[in-house]
Amino acid sequence: MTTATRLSWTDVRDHIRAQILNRTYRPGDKLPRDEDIAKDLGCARSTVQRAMQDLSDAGIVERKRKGGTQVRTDPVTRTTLDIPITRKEVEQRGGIYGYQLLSRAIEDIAPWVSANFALSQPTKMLHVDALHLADQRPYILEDRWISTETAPEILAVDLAINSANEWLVRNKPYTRCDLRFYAIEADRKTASKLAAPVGSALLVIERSTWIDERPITTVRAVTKPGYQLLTQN
Amino acid sequence: MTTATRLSWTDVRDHIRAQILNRTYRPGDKLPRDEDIAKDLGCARSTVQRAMQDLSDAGIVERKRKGGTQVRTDPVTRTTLDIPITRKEVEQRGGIYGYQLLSRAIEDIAPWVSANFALSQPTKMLHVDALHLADQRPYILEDRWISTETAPEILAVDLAINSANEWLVRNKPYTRCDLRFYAIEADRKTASKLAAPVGSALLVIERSTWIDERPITTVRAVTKPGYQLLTQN
DNA sequence: ATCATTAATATGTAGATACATATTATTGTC
DNA sequence: GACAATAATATGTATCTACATATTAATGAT
Repeated sequence: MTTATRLSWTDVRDHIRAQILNRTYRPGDKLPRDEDIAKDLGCARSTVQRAMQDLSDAGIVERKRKGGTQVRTDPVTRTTLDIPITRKEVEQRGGIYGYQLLSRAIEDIAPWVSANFALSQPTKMLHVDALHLADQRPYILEDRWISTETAPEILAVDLAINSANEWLVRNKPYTRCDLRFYAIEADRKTASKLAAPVGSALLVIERSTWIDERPITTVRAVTKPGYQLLTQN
Repeated sequence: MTTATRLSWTDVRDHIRAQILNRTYRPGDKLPRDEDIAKDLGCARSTVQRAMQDLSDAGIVERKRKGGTQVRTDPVTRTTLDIPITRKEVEQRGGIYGYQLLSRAIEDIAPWVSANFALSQPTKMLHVDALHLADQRPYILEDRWISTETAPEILAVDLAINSANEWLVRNKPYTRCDLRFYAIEADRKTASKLAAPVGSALLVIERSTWIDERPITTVRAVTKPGYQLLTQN
């Protein structure tokens, strides 16, 4: 009657999750201590700990020292989102990637940039406007600002050939990244750059990165009409 | 000269990440084996393993048995997204939450529903149209379909009082969740329900959940104009 | 009763050891 | 040389032990 192999932490996790699914434990309920669960299932406490850690990361349970483990009362939908380099994204969909530099200048930062970086002082940054193409057609329009203080090397890069997107992601790993999604109506300028009708609804992905509290770059990526962002799973 | 406390796995992770940041190890480079790193830093292999696991989860390195650990050549922007219950979201912003059931009927599923669930057969599901309000004003319009096979209990719930959103999240934990984000132009019907101008750009959050390959619900949440979705961090 | 101090307790973390597993490298056979 | 069998190896997992840490509960002084 004993199981052939011993329990893995994923088995334990699935077992506990199943108990939550089948309402043995309901939102708000307190789970037994790790040690008791371990004894029940016949495994080590560290195995239960590993399982619980995963459930906690997934937002299914909440753990507190001394307080024990509790099924979350207000479960959230928690997912992982991967945003690849645009070139990779296009290629993965079987398209031919293209890139076009539209403008490049050192300018006083726009209000949305200082808002994203929480900067109070007016500052100059490298402002890059570029277009990513899929199969010769506009795919993503990026309005990017790069801190020349944090990433001075970018000034030596020929952005007509290498996209800032790619260079930064390869050469400037970040320690913090904020994302923001929303929809805009294409104004005349944006519409013409993206070859989209004026007024069409466009998904915007705004991303800001820091390295230890020092801003690296912030980008407003305006996607072509019909663009969808998916989680994988 | 020795450190007062011993190294924690987060220290190890930060140390290795710092080496990647300062280009000691570049994208594509192979890192030493866990054991050597452990010896170097003066900690146990399990500590290095824990750190590496985290870096691997974060998409910074790639690990392969026998193959060793490698800095990812094509780093992705990977973040965690939390989507709370709408009521919680409104309340957290200091607003007063309201809810309105617009319609409720058992109907043949719409094409986008069968697409989301990858169903080939025409099926009937519970179709619920509802409006979430913040401070008396339209906030999110949800067009939801619920499988009465997987969640028959929903038929007994008075959806005029309790939102399906809330009931499901509390009573039907899922094992799989797919998300999809895109922008739409408000058509006349949508615009009037959301009290938004016709043609305004709206962010749509589409979410489908399963319990072990059996569809639970899919929802098209159309947000009010100006809505933004953020990652926390 | 109030508040600070102390003890108890459940989770968190580190270390050591042993074995599992996947993948690469090597060896051997034809 | 081609291909299968085998060995070597780096990560993955499980267990036990010991101690750290945060938080609650109990205790004691005022």
